[in-house]
Amino acid sequence: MFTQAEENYLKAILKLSGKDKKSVSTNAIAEELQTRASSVSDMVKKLSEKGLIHYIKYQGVSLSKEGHNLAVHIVRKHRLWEVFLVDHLNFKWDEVHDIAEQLEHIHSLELVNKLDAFLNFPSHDPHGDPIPNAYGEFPKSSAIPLSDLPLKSEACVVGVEMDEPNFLKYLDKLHISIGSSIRILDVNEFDNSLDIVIDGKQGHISVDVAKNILISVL
Amino acid sequence: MFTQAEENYLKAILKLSGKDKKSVSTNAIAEELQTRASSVSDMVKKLSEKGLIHYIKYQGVSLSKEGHNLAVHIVRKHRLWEVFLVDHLNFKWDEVHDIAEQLEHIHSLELVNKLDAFLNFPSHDPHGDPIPNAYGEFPKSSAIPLSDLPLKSEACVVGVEMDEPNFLKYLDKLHISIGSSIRILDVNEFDNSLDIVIDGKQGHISVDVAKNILISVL
DNA sequence: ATTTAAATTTAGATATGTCTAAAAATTATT
DNA sequence: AATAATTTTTAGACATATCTAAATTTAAAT
Repeated sequence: MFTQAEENYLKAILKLSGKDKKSVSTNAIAEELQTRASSVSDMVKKLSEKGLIHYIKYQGVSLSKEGHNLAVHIVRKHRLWEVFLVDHLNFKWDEVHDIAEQLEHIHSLELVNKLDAFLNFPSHDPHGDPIPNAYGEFPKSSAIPLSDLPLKSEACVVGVEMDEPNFLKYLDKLHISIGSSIRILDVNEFDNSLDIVIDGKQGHISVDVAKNILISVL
Repeated sequence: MFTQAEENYLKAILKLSGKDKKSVSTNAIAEELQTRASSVSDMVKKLSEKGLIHYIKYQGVSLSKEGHNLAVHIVRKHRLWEVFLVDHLNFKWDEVHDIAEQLEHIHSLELVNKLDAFLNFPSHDPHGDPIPNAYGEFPKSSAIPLSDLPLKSEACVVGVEMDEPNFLKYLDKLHISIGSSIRILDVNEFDNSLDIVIDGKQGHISVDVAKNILISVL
């Protein structure tokens, strides 16, 4: 069994290593977990001794097979709980992150799988993030950031890249939610901001917002 | 915010102080939490400094108003989660204790109250234990141990005094569950064991079992 | 009322996870 | 290639929560 601290490190490393599973630096982990590089050094040594990560001094870390599986399992739990909180307890999508952050550390394989079944094996969480199945396999997706959508193409919002409540509440205000139809009318060269159409109504957003909205081209 | 260790101590003290809120000894807490008296001494000092308990050296402890409220809140969470696990995730009543033991430490008042509403404000958990409401009030009950039921009187099983899986599975085997109708045919003077009738069928149990079955006389 | 036994507390140690400050290694710059 | 800047690691400290062993207090027994 692993501690919450250990699990949080594994999750951070999984997130930072990205799809190409690149090696992650001590500083990046410290930034992600809002802690000090020296603390990361200590923990990374421990995780390495436990065989959860590959670690060569001064060269960054990457997840071992076991560490990867564990990290994916924690992500699975986090996202399943988010679905429960939004779909069954009527939380808003900007309210569930901190609670799921706690629930993801509950240890019981049976609980996770029964929860998964209760929720009807959802493929995505309330933010559009893919939920790995019991075998750790992610549903594949062709989602791209809205900022990469060609002008005039019709697309559908399928997720967000950021869970910060302020960002999510801003999207609510713009009436952008998962499932919204979206189209880029124009890109303003001055600040790269976008004139868009969401579900038929016109709007305007910054590139930073567009980068954090995931869409699927129709 | 309090640590899991602190919360576990408060819960243990609440349980041990009973209805008459009697003072609890260091040793009793150590026994309940499967730890050492010296560890209890340390923790009790800390809880006292935080104002959660009243503590005079060598004289045992009792919960303060705040400590009592907190302990009751943890019990509330524990029992609500047990209802969720049994009623919605199809766990058996002997499987939920350890998971609820973890879930009770999730911090979110909103979560507890939304869960309560989702479950339809249950008054008792799967073991028949009363669930305090959002104000910390327990539903009152007239339950007594089966061992106190007069001969021949008809009664209804409303709960158990023990959560140990082995005990609960034994009750399953005897087809004794909450809601069963029960009657004592005879008490055997030799070992105080009981000849009983459960839902019409005859059976035989020890006093120790009878002491841990709660019934309500019809 | 002593003595004995039991319960409780203190002292000192250990493990986890964090921190600051300093040292060491790596990377970037001139 | 040598120096500067950055990153990373180590050393030493601290807080939490636990332990063993010894000391102290209370309760029980003679």
